Order: sequence, then structure tokens, then C-alpha cells
Amino acid sequence: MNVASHTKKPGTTRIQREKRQRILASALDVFSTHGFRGSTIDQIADAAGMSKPNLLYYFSSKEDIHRTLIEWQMEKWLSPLKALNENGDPLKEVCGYIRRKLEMARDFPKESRLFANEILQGAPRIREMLTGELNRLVEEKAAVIQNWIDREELNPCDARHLLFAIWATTQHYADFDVQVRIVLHLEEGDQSHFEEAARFLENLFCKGLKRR
Amino acid sequence: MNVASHTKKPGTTRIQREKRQRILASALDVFSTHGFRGSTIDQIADAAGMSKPNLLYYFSSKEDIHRTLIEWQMEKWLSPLKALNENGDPLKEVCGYIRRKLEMARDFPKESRLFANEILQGAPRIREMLTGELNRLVEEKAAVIQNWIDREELNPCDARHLLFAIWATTQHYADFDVQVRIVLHLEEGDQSHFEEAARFLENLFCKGLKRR
DNA sequence: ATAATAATTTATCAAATGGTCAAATTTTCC
DNA sequence: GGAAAATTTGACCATTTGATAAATTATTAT
Repeated sequence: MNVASHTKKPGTTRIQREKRQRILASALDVFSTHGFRGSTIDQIADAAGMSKPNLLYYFSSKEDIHRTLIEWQMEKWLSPLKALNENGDPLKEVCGYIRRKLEMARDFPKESRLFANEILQGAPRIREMLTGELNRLVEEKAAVIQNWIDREELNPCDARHLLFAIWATTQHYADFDVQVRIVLHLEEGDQSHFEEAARFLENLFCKGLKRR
Repeated sequence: MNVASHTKKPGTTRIQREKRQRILASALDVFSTHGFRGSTIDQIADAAGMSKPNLLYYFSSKEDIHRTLIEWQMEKWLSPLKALNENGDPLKEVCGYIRRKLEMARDFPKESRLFANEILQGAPRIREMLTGELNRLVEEKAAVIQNWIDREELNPCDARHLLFAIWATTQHYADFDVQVRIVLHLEEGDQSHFEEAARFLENLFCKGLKRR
């Protein structure tokens, strides 16, 4: 009997675990470059080197693959903000957060584009995640930042808009990679601009946040 | 004989001009929320209140609609940067640019998402526009900014990364609107946060750029 | 009014797409 | 080695989708 289609996660067997991983890796490739609707099961199956029915033996539908993928990536996605430590030095903490986000954009651009595609198109499949997990985390960390401001360790500013600005500027290097490379006249593999970006952003946000 | 399918632009007739406009307006709705591959001619035709074959009487293909739409929006898209005046006061000019971009994000979010979708997915249909028109404009305006820096009227920073940061932070409010509204607990139509955003960004970039 | 032209509809196609199923093959376990 | 379970395949199906052709209905110019 078809085990995989009953139990969504398990992967009891070695083969099941391996194949599911291979499929998710290919799905990340495909979904991140074409969005959900623009991606086909055939594309994912091809990329994973297996037939469509075979792929559908491991995941019950296109939605199933997408959902599993998003859940699988969610922790990595939120981890940089989770690491923001209220007991650390405010400026250092914010700079550290920016650095981590920028490293994510450099090392995991597909993951960034996966979420970008989804949110850009109205987040129909991850709404609950935004109103739930993300919202709680932002609530918590915005309070931390507000606390720093109240204690006069940071220049007054809206904590949530600060988070938006950090997300936007860092993710930009992953989500709009094509444009960035064209404007900076960079080759495909070149990642030298991430150091310039880190310097620029650290400078920008530090000047904006440091009390004098 | 079918006029519209021969001459791409004209719209000699009143009806032709009006219908083509209606189609482009609907296409903006659809393409901006689903991306090119995720959108169907049927969706656009429905939104425009006409049958698919009728729509294809005015545009020869899905690509044709998309290309025309992009070309039609390109000037609006680039105009805020074009207005950056090298003879103005540097800080005022940059702040003005940020304000204009933010107003665009507020008043034309669909247009923003249209381009965001396209670039996010590798810009397969607007590559030439990026390597051509956009690149030239950025080249010109980056030189203007570099000039201000050389004359010590602005704090030293990488002009291109400054442009990225301005694009990212302002467009974020259009492209990731869903997320922004969830995090800020806003209703669908509410636009009050744009004033907060303007204050925050002006403060951030001014502090980052002003010489002391 | 009427002929010519423009606009619209209906019917239709071929390809693509998400998904199913039974049979065949391979792997696992005793 | 062989039974049972797991995996893979190929053939199939119903819809969707981009697109066309032909027939029909407005419009417009004379």
C-alpha cells in the first residue's frame, strides 16, 4: 500500500527519506524561480530525476510538496531574528542581525525567493504562518527594540519599520539578484558585492540608530 | 481584416483604443498578482469583461499583452529616479527621491509588483530593459551621487548600494504589502502607515548621509 | 440604404498539466 | 529462496490553457 501518501512526514524507509529530500531540493529550485502556479510537477520531477507518478508516490499533490517545503524552510527563515538577544549591546545586536540576514541572502537566495514569490502573490498558502508564527516573533522582538529605545540606548524610531527596512535591504540582494548583477556589472557566480553591501548597510543603520 | 493583430500599437479606432486600455488595466491586475506564468488569458479576459478570442483580437498573444504592459509602465517606473536633479541640494534631492518612490509604492502597488514578479523570476522578458534603459539611468544618477560625495556634500558611501537600499525599502511597502499589513495589524484599505514609513526612512537615510 | 469594414461569438484544436491506476519490478525480511 | 511489501513505470484521463478559423453581428463611410 502507498505509505507515503498516508503519512505525510515519516519517511520510514531510507529510500523514502532520501527521495523526499531529493524532491524537496528540486522543488526549491523550481518553486523559487517560477512561483507556485508557474511551476509544474513535471519540472520538479525532471529536476529530481524521476517520473511524475513516482514523485506523486512520495507527495500526494503539488500543494503537498509546496507546503512541506515551506514548513521545512520556516525555521531557517526565522532564525536570524530569533537570535536577536535583548541582553546584548543594542547596536551590536542590530548589526549582527543585519549581517546574518545578508549572509542568508548570499548563501540561501532560493529560500529567500521562495518566500518572496509567495508573499508577493498575496501569501495564499502561508497566511497562517504570517499571522501566527511570524507575527508573534515580530511582536516579541519589536518589544525588545522598543525597550532599547525607551532606555535611550537607541535613537527613537519605529521598531517595526526598522525591521521592514532590514528585511527589505538584505533580502533585496537575493530576491532581485538579476537586477543587482546587471547594475553592478557582475558575473553569475561573483559574490564580491556582498562585502560592499555589508559595509554600506552597517554604516547606514548604525548612523541612523546610534545616539549621540 | 484583423487590424489589431497586424499593427501592434495603433488603436486607430476609438473602440480599439478603449478596449486595449481596458485589457491592459485588467492585465496589470492579473499579472501583478500571479506573475506571467501564473496568469491566464482567460483570467485577463474575464477581468476585462470580454471573451478570450475577443481579447486575442486586440493582442496577438499573452506575451504581447505582457510586453505592451511593461513598455507602457516603464516610463512611470523610472520617472522618480529621472527627476533626481544634480543641481539641487543633495540631501533634499535624495529625500525627495525617497518620497516619490514611497508615493509610487502607495499609489501604484500593482505596477511595483508587476516588475517585482518579473525580476524575482529572473527577468526573462525584461532583461534588455534592465541592461539597457535602467542601466544607463543608474549609471548617470550614480555618477551624480558620486559627484556630491566627491564635493563632500554627502557622506561617503557606495552610490549604487544606496540606490538599492532606497529601492528595497520603498518598494517593500508595495511588494510585501500582505506581510506589512499583517505585522502592523492594518485593514485592507488603510494607508496610514505610509506616513510613518516616510518619517522613518527620511530619518534613516538623512542620518546616514548627512555630513557632520 | 448598402456595401465595406470592424468587432464579437461560437466552435474547435493541440499541447500542457495535475493526477490516477493497475501492472511490473525491485527491495526487504524471514 | 520466496513471500510480502515497497517502489517504479507506462498508459491513461479530465481540465486547463494558448491560440485559430469561420460565422455572425455591429459600425461606418458613401
